[in-house]
Amino acid sequence: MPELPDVEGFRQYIERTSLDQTIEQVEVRDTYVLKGISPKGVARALTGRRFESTRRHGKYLFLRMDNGRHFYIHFGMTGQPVYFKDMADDPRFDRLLITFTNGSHLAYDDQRKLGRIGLTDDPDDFLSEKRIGPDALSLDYEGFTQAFKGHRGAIKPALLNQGIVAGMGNLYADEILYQARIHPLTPIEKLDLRRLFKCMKKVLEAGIEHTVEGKPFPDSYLLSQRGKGKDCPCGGKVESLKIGQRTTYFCPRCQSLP
DNA sequence: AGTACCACCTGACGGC
DNA sequence: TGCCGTCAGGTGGTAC
Repeated sequence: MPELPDVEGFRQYIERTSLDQTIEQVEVRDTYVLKGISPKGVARALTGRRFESTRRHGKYLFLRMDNGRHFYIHFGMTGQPVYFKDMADDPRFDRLLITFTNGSHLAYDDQRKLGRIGLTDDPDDFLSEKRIGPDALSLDYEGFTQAFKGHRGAIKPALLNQGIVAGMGNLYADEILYQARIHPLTPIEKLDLRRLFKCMKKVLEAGIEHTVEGKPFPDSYLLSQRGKGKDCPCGGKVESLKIGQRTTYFCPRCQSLP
């Protein structure tokens, strides 16, 4: 699930529920999700602290603690935060459980365990070490064109490359290309970056309104028609291709190669 | 730099 | 009902 709009939803959710409460206890239910730190290390780092602010960059979420250090989460394919008061609501795939002094809990729920949790002193250093590119939403057109400089090849895998622009995943990348009427195999140097940029913003913002406010996607979106052989609003049929190991859906009639 | 392939992990689904 | 392959909106490492 988690692409930029989903992670932005998680950020706002944690912001609403979990800031400024003292952490009483941390239980690591599955060590597998920890990155570069032991269960005891996480417990030691978080216990007694409070989360005082949040920051999202691409698909990464950073929670700043009152001592200036940051707890970060990457949600993988199936991760999500779950805030609750009654342990009966503890989610099924709870991998790490934070308990606040007021008795409420924040769990990291992740069925497939492909997500990662860790600590960092400086998110900017962390992101540059990981070679993560600029965040898709805080980018202007200048930065967007700059980010693609020096890159060749098909646009679809480039959109998924977090080192170029951070935040897009398989689903939204397809939607963005569909909205921009760009074929997923279009070479970067041949495409209309302006149109792509506008659609990227439009689709990601619609995604946030969808995840945060539950607003449905417009009928003109492919998202609701995802699946080979489904109808495109243009009357054509949706096709699929494997591009960069990922299934790509598009409408050959709307999205032709230049 | 790009691409192809493999791996990590778990569950759902379709076919036999 | 059970087994098996395939698929899933993520990333990382390898080799070419």
